[in-house]
Amino acid sequence: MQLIVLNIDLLYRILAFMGKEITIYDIAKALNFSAATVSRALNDHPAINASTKKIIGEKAKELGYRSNKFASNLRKQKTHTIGVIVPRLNSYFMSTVLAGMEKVANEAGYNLVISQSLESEKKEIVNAKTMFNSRVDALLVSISYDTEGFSHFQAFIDKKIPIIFFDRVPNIHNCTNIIIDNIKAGYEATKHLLEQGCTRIVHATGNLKRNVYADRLKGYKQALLEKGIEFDNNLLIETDLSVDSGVEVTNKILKMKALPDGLFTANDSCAVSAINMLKKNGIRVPSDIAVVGFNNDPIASVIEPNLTTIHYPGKEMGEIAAQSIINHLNGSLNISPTNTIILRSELIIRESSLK
Amino acid sequence: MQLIVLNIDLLYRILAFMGKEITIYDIAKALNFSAATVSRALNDHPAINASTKKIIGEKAKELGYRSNKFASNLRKQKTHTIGVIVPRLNSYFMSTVLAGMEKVANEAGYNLVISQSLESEKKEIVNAKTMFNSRVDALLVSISYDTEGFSHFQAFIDKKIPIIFFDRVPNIHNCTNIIIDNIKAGYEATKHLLEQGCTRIVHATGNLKRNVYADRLKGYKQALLEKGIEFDNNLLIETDLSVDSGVEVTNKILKMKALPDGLFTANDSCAVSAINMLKKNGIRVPSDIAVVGFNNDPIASVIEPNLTTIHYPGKEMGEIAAQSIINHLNGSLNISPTNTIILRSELIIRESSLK
DNA sequence: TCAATAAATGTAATCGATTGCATAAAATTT
DNA sequence: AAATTTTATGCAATCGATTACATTTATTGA
Repeated sequence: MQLIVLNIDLLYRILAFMGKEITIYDIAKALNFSAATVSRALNDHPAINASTKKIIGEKAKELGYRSNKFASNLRKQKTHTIGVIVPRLNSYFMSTVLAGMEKVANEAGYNLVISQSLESEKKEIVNAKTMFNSRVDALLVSISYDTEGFSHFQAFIDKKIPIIFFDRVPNIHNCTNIIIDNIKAGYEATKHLLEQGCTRIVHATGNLKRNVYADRLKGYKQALLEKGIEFDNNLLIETDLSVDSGVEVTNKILKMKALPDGLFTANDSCAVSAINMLKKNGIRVPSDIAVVGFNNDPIASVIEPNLTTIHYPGKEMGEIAAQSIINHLNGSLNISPTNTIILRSELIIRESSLK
Repeated sequence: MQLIVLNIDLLYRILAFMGKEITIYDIAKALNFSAATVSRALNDHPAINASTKKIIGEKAKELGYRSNKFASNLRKQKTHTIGVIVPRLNSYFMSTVLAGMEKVANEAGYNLVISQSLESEKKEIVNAKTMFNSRVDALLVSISYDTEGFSHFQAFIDKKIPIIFFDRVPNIHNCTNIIIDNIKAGYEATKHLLEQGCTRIVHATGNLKRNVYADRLKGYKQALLEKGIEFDNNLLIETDLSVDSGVEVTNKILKMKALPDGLFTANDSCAVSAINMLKKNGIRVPSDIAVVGFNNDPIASVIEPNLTTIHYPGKEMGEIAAQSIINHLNGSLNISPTNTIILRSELIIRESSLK
């Protein structure tokens, strides 16, 4: 029988090369330490001698060790993962929010698991359940167009997993919301149109169950009231605010006995498509109809005339949402008592509304 | 001493209410089965009696059981998580790709962990390392503007963790790439401009280390060559293709001794901002300079004149990337022999190029 | 009726890191 | 030199699900 004499280091290197995962036990064995010491050393535990840490750290690198997050998570009951549920991730606004979140989370060593409800409550419920089972440490949510109930978030609340809702938020208590003041924004948009001399302002809105649209409508009504103009339900058009709905809005406007002189749309893509359709029908913007949008998408400054709109701080919203929930997880800031964080929005006046 | 007689079910419900996690052991104890049977029942193992499965399933629901993914992952060495690294997630194109990926992954029961390199190789390396340590089952990558080396992906290859690169792909072998035929697209865009009578076509491109830009340039040169026009390096402008760079491109064009009569830009946002600047400087599009962009962003059909561009199938690219890698993980389709998947792109002719 | 087979369930080891507690060794004090 | 404190390390249980293998029970066939 032939015996092979092998350096243990070399053996481990061969094993690593063969695809075997190196564990703390391998490092322990190679250096004649206990696994506990290796674990502590790699986590920079104060009880471990500095030189020991160095030796263990070097050996870990040499052997190509990588920590097994499952084992660690299983033991620590933490994932360092934040779940995000959004209606869809491919809108300018939402991708900007997500970019902000990812930046902050990444810097803090958190991973983001992102899922979309595609505007369906059913999918939102499934996604919430998946997030729950994946044991995300926290949840950031903007609710779907469809959502009626909120019981799918109850499990998180029961287990004290923090949730922050942003932009589209439910009207339940005990949750932290990050929003802009949609009433104020709607008010300012409408007031601006009124100041331009508009008296019959159409408002194209989304599902009024959602705070964002309901509040913008409130602001619209408030501005009218202040000016002594009675709210006319015929001037309210509820759509899904898609590009197609811009066409729909225009058709409705063209069918009105008296042409309105203003249009306030609850997002930019609908406003832009409406402007295009209006122009095609020989209606001049802003002189015939002044238009204000919402969101400050890049298209707003490309359409002619450039679109007056509400600047919506998406990146900041994402950053603040992520930072707040991470601070909460760290214990450096308890968000529970915080009910609502309101970010600054701003009316950006461009040509589309200047009569 | 007072004794309390308690139904075991009730006890478990109280524990669940108090925030204690229910495990398969709790279910096993409550029903007098072994944990193994419970585990098998919940996983629909064929050896378990149907009625047993039903009883266990009901009890699990009743007690509010949720599977612990860490324990399961630790044992199975699978995460059901796919890592995604992109340059930035807030561009129209990229958010569309991600939306497609998320949809497919979600339906197949996979989670997506998304991170952005923010166009920096350094961050890309860190993100790759994080993904590796998080033990993602697979990786989908579009590389950053900056990336020179590819050793940060070697660990995945060594461990046989599948990677698919999409859009911006490295020029290494043994990896599956999903791209469009950028040479052809660049060729068609340029040919179209030539057919409109252009003879001095400026090409605004990005970092030529990236396949997408290098290939579009190749196509551009090819079309010129075919028409017998010599390539003029002065007409090539390398920028970061941002909105700001549209201004830069315009300034360079204005400084040219002879005004060019065509502009082919490697993305739409740069093309749109260039058109705006050209117009501001009294240059008519398309009659003075015909313009073709790339990507078919929504702004392309809003700018006036509407922008001729290359339609880039982002959603499909995301869907195919996700589906391919999931099929590979399932074992239903081995992607290793597949070197490249090329998706159909298409020239969309609008007013900006029609002389 | 009894062996042979099939069906259903149980036993116990395993995945890898963490951590309360125990212990050994070294440094300090008395 | 003995007692005490400090520093560094080890032991062993734990987190919860999975699964190879063993065992029990039920069914079938001769």
